[in-house]
Amino acid sequence: MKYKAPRGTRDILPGDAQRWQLLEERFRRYCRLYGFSEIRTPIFEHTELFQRSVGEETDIVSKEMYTFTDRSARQLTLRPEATAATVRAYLEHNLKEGPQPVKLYYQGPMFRYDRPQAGRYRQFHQFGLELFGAGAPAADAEIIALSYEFLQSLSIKDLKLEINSVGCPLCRPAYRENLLFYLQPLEKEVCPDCLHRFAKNPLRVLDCKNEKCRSLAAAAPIIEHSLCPPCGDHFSQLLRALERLTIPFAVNPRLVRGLDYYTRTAFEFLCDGQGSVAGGGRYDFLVEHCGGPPTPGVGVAFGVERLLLAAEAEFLKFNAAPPVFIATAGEGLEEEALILAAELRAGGVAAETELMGRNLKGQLKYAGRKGCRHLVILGERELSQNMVILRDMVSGVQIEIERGQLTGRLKTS
RNA sequence: GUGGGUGUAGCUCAGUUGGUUAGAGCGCCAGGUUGUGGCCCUGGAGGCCGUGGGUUCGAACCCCAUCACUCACCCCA
Repeated sequence: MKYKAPRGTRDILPGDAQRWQLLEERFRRYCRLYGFSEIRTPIFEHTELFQRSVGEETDIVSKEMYTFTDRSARQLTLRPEATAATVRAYLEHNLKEGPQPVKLYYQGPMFRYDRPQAGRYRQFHQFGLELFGAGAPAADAEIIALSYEFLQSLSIKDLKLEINSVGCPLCRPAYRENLLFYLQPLEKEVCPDCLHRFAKNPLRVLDCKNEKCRSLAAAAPIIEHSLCPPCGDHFSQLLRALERLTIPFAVNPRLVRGLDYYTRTAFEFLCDGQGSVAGGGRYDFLVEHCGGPPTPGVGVAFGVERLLLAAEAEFLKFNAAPPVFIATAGEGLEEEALILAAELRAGGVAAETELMGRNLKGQLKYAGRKGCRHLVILGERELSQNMVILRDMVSGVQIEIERGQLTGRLKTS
């Protein structure tokens, strides 16, 4: 075989595509239920947009972007995530002039030059929500509630919600100092990765997987205790709202999200084996940072491939009704079959005809393999009396029926 | 980017201490007579054994490289 899909990409074949469609429909249903509207933004944007919004220092920007120069020397990048683009569109089209808050959802492919792994691809897909203009904890709660209900509906086993507050530009620096003060003396004891984190992002030391680091981190100061009063209030109000909505959660003081723009709320949905299937948080300075007016925001993104892995059982049952197969018994009836198929389709009944020139037996076999529930046989004998045979492929029972009544009959069965 | 595992027909896998024509099951196609599927029987197509080098009289089996998949890490959805 000569060509293969590029590393980290894959084809979604017909059998899987059905599951994707079902998942997408499910997501849209919940978005509608909460009053979110879809937005579709381009797959590539100016590189600078991601550098500014996601953050130069993040792994995504520093080593995972698919960046290219177009024929007019523009620096462009295949989107690694969609929040930046949504913010750009929000500003470009003045959505802030519409009714507030602005509640958007999106769905589509994202690109990151990562090493492929289970549920991780270079072209992967996300569903996401963004809510602009509302700074209240209720907005965070709504995003989390929608996410929770959507995920619940997929019967993902062992779904867990972890939540934390990462503070704001007022209180985070102080916490960072505290943390560094605690960590500095341990310089020689942590793993090499963590040593780098000291300089880059000390908060990351907290969720290192290394056993030694974990035990050291266990005694580290906790951010919740360092939050400024507004951040503290926001966090406790959100937790109270979740409790009243009976959404189970666990505060994880070590939860840190990788993108620079997060403020206050950070959360993640995890499940058995898959790890994180969705993550999100608040980004109260992102819009401003991108050149807009001060505008609070909160959002979430779901990893579609991971959802499909986690929800497998639920979607195995899905099976679209196959068309009615129109078989011919006798020579020169192909045209008649085409006409009958057209009649059925005009009446809203899915139908297909024989295209391989097989005999009746072969046609029956094909229809059976394809799972067709009904099969129509056009035979010379019956046709002369304007009749056709309708066969139930499950029971094997067949009847003769007047051709004109066929569409009506198939529509009701 | 780092480390480990794997790579034989469409799919799941066999393949003995390197030895000459590489196998099975499932799937696919065609038959088992004249207008009828799903079971059964028979036959057929389909592999330069991931790719490129090397060792050897000889390699699917050994060595090296490369690509891909996979698991863990980094990070993230």
